[in-house]
Amino acid sequence: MSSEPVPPRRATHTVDSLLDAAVAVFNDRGYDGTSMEDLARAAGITKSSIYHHVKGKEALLGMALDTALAGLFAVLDEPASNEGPARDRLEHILRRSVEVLDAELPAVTLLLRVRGNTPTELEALERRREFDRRVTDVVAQAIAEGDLRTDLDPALVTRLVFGTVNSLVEWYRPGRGESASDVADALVTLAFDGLFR
Amino acid sequence: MSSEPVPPRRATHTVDSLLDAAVAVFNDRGYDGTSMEDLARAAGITKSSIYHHVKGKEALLGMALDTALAGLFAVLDEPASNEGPARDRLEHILRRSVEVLDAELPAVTLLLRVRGNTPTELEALERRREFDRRVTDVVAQAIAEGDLRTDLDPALVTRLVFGTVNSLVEWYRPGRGESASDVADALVTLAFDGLFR
DNA sequence: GTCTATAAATTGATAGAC
DNA sequence: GTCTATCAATTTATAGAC
Repeated sequence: MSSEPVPPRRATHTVDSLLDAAVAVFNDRGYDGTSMEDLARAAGITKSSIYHHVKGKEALLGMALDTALAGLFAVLDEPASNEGPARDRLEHILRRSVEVLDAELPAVTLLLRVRGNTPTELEALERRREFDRRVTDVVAQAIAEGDLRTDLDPALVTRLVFGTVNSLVEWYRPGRGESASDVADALVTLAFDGLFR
Repeated sequence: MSSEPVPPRRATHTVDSLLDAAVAVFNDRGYDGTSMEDLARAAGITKSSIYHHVKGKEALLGMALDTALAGLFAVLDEPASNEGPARDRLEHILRRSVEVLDAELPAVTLLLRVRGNTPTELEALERRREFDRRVTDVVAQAIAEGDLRTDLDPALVTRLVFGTVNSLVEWYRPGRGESASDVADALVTLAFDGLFR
């Protein structure tokens, strides 16, 4: 048997496990409201240990934003986002966006709260705008194909509908209350059919 | 004629004018991302001059959050929010909420981004929840009165619809693009009738 | 009502031992 | 991979002159 006493265990981390811990704190306190000391405490290690894994706080933010953006852009590259009636493509993009939000909630939440104070944030904001443009194109096509009401502006519709999707991060929690597909159903029903019965 | 040379003008402030400048910076850089030095620069005075007007940064935040919350709760106290069919009351609350958002955009934006790091923020979050509860009651009544589809949960509907309203702060700018009433029309149409024609 | 000067605490980051 | 020790810069806040 081992005669060594168990050393006073400190947490040990990989870049990924550290990132998970960091993103959770970022979302709890806000990115700017989080100090390296906050991150160290949450990770169970010291500040200097964090620098062994990453360059600094902004690098952690950048990795999380990349995860979120990659998930969202992957949706736009799926066949169902590019084939068939634009109305169906829009519904697909909506449902899959909710799924990405569900699967990558911490990263997506962070993405949606970015203010643009640093180069990392500015780049993320630009990629978000690109996502919006591509969705707006689909909405415009759906209107052109005669499947959506014509009295609404495509850009405005996109902003309102994705405003609804994005607002999910304020209250939706995986495994608590409604499932992601319940939420997606309600959202799609509301968007296409409205509240009237 | 005056023989006095024009003195090197520093900006002079009242609490209100300082608050306006501060809220603008808070929204640009985020509350936590804003230092007293940032506020001083934006106001055209020094840090220490700010302390002549207010206790500190958090006091400025508190005043702005009060403005936003007062505007929203005032809507709930209006006669049209309390008389007639719940469906009409809901539409009134929706339209007036957009108007409050338009009239007090900087303060409302700040309110919607609060994270809960300080007592001031926690109190604001609690008052927001109270607002949500009161709106949810109206939605539930509208469903009970048979004016809205019954296959959606009132709390979920409230979250989705007010998620849409709240998302306006991310892009709506008074005097640029659509007017507030254009936006309110589109939002109400979308919420009640959906995208289908 | 604003300023300069300064204090006290916090923050992001690095060096180097184990 | 984590630690202690340390630093330079920033940040909130106060004292007191004009």
